[in-house]
Amino acid sequence: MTNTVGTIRTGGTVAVVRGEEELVRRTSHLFAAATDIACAAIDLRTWSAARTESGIRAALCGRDGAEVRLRKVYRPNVLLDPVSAAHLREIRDVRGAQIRITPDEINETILIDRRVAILAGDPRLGERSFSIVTQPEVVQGVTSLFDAAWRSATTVEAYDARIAELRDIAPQVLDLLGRGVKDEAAARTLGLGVRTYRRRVAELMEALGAASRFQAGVRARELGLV
Amino acid sequence: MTNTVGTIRTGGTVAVVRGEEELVRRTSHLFAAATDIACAAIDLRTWSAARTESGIRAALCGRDGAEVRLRKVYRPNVLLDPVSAAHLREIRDVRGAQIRITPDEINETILIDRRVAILAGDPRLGERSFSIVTQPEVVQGVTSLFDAAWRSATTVEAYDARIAELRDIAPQVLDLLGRGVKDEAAARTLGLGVRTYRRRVAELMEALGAASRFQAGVRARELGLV
DNA sequence: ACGCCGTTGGCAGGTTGTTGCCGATTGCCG
DNA sequence: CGGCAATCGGCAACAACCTGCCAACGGCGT
Repeated sequence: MTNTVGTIRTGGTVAVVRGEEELVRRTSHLFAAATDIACAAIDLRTWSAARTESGIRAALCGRDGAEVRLRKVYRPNVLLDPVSAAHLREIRDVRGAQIRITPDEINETILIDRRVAILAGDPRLGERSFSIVTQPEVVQGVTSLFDAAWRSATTVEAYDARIAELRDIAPQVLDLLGRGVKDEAAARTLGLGVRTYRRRVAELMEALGAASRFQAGVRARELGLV
Repeated sequence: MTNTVGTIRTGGTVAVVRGEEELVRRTSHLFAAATDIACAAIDLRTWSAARTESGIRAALCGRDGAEVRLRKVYRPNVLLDPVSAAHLREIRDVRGAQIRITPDEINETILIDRRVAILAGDPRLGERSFSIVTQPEVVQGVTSLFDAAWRSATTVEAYDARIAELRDIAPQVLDLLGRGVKDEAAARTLGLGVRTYRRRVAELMEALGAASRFQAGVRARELGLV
């Protein structure tokens, strides 16, 4: 079978676990001892569901928040979902996490004290695989990539301000787009110029990290915005 | 409160019920006695879930299938979902239903013996409202509209044949579209000409009943095809 | 009032997507 | 082999979409 937690600690190897539950069992002690956690996620379901319910949250909350450096990078779409946005604010305010937003496609990643990297594998239904890496070279490489992404990302405050009023009309724009209404008609419906309407759509697509309208439709539906 | 079933029978009125469960309670006896049922639905969840599980299925199955004329109109997207397609075949083969496909936007409707019309209201979360109409003029109007839609719709066999090989490459096209890949690159990836690739997209959009790629993205996601 | 700043929306020019047309290719009969 | 039907894919015209530019408009602080 795959390596045990003990092997991970002593050797510099890679262990693959299947399922978040298993991941939590294997790594909760790492989180408990961590002073520097960096995390990249495309949404909140992936990491938070399993972890906050389990021992990790307790481990983190049991200590002084100032001791641990928490950095989190999300995709812009989390700001469109009210629930996600609220959760974001919570972990920022309560646990002192630093949160940034990046438009780049990033794989889901956790770095612990720059010594352990956890990388999420393919999103197979139900059973997702995670690679727990302690090999120094690999962790170093992942860390440098994460740091680069971190630097290029903007703080959530700046990003949030930038799309603040977008959120107001986003539902209407999404509704029109979802009904297949042409830009011309949609702009008239909203009492906007076509240019401004398209600006909205462009901002929306950027917020969704979509390169095409089809992709935007998929992402919007994923978030339940349509 | 709203009218009772008794009122529906004697007077020619409109009763509004909330929730499919309530609808079944009120109308199962109508289905039991029906010899001509016409049904329009955009997907299979809406009518089948509540009814097949309940008394209506029993009522229909308890009688000779030849006695009742079953006509059903669906949107094209049911053919893309394997589960829906299978269910479609079942009600056609087992219950002798005539099934047609229309690309038009149709409201969910049931007509019983051309005397009772059931129209689905807004898809409010969980509690959906249904109007049960027996007023002859209204039922007559709805019937004529349904008949028109029925005539203009194509048989499921013809439609199925038409998009048979589309289903083979649909997943790949959907994947490329969902990743925001440009037509040029997508066509190269599939080893197709750009014209042919776009033809695929057009067929796909028609199958999804989408007027824009955004809408197609939404629909595709709704069906879990991406 | 005046300048400053952000938003707006027209315009223009570019890219991408949509569709009809038609000849080339392929496979399948008679 | 010749014909037939279906598909493919280039071409072209058009519609839709995307974006930089800039003038116009409306607050807002001084």
